[in-house]
Amino acid sequence: MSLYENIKEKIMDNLVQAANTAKGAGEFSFEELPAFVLEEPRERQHGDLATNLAMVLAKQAKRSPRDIAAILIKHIDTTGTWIEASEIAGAGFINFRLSPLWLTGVIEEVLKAGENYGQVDIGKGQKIQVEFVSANPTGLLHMGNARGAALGDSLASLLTMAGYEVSREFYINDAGNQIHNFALSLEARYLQQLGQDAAFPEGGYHGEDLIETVKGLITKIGDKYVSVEPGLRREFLVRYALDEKMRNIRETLQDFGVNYDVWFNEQSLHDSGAVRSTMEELEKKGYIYEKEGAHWLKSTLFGDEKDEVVIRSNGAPTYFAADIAYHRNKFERGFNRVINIWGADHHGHVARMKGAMSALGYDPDNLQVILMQLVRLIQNGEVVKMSKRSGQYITLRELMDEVGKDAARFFFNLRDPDSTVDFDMDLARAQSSDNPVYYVQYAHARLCSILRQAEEMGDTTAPASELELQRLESSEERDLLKKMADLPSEITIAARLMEPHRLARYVLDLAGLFHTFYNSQRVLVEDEGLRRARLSLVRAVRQIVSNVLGILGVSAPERM
RNA sequence: GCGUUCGUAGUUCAGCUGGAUAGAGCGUCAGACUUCGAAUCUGAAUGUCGGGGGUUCGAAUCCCUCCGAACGCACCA
Repeated sequence: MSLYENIKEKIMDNLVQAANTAKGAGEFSFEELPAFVLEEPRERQHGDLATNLAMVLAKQAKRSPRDIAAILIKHIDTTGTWIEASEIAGAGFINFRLSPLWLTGVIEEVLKAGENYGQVDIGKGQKIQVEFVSANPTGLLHMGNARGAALGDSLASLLTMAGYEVSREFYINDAGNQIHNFALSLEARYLQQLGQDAAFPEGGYHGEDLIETVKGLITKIGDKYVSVEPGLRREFLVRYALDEKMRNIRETLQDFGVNYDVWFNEQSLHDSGAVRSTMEELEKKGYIYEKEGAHWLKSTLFGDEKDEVVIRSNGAPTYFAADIAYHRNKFERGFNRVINIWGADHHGHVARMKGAMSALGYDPDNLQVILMQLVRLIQNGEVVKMSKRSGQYITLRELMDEVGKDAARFFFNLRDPDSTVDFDMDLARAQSSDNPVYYVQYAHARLCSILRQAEEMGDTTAPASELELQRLESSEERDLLKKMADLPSEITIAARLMEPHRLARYVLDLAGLFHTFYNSQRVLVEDEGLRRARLSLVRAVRQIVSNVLGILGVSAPERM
């Protein structure tokens, strides 16, 4: 537990103690201590920490919050808490002012922990899987996938920082109807490129990339497959194209800073019989019935709006059936929690997937789905409908080429997944130098620059002493130190809420506080002790900026 | 029609389990480089938190209702 978290916990404990003491002394009574908070007030004048304990006790104690506050203050043991002053304010808040001396400990804490600063252990080594992107291998990655990739990867890093054992996974939909469609589209393109008369299938994939794939293939094998039996021809084309598409997807994601632990094939679930055995399991439990020749899952028993088909009347399993088998497989692999990142257009799928897990005897709460609102593409001030089938979309590759990996990842992680993002490529291109990511990266480069110059001046890297660190007493320095002390709590909250965007906000704030400090105080001053103290501060800030950018998958440049 | 998510400054967006006077970036206006990086900083202006009702000592946050938007409601995935 971090220094700051320790202090807060100690004060919380002492507050509980104080309430119990008062109760014992008969000064007021309560059955059970209600939940209360100890937090940093927004207004600086309200001190460093404030609690609402007196207010939440008021009802049970049948006394006014301010009276209760006065009694509590009387009983609070402040030893070891750094509390310097306590006062009653407003409706009955108790505000604490801490001695600023505790802050200097933060620097030592950061420098000691290094790249591990910010690590907390709410995960306690639990195994979590984060499945994200899982784009259909029938085309290139687009903006929506980019958002999913930025969110999923950063969430995985965040959870790792919070003490979970995390596995990143990509589910490859390489089976089913869409693959059949894909095959027909490829076949048509192949024949067309060779001058044959071939009709493009209804609902086929119109993307230009498909034509490129076929052209590439033709330079290798020519018209060899024109005269081959269609079934074999399609199988060959699909295998070739899927292989190429998946290689492209892997490389693109890797360039976007995303590295998966597992690439999972849907086809393997069919091959291994997992889909069939899962359906049999559900049938044995009585959750499957037949109607109009198809097999249905009674998902309404688990809160779904309607029952769902799992086996079509033609005997083929639906995508849903395979997905149930897939999620069962995840739990069988021993994950305590499984997180999926889905586009908001899949929200109808959530209830039935959780329902299916309940039916199989798993706790549906261990399957958590983060729904990400869609990314809308704006062109010439109008919304452009993106779709793989229409072939009209901006690819992740184009996005990286135009605005860069760092700007793109920061852009997406600055937003709550629940908010719809309008993305205007022209605007993004024009404003890319205004992207907030550069504000943070600039802070990092500036921090590095100071350290470089200190080194050139022959400044030793000797750490500042406790006494020297206590000379960091300007309000700019203290604000900065407090923010630095806050990182472990931020990680805890962000991990609990599964919201990496909180860290993007955090590091923006931190960078801002640093820039303010930089403009008001000089680091490389004559006074050796003070210089050592400020250099230690600079080193610590640099470490934190680097750590947080790391979680967000954004690089921390030493110069720019 | 039913369901999910959303509606906060001119604009793009933050705002954990309800807390005190709702915050940033961009834009606008006024300032700061012979000194560690001006991709920076300082200051100013800007709001019926979509409307209405309710719960509460206290609501942008929870509940109801209305309005508006996006997305779902296939033997597609």
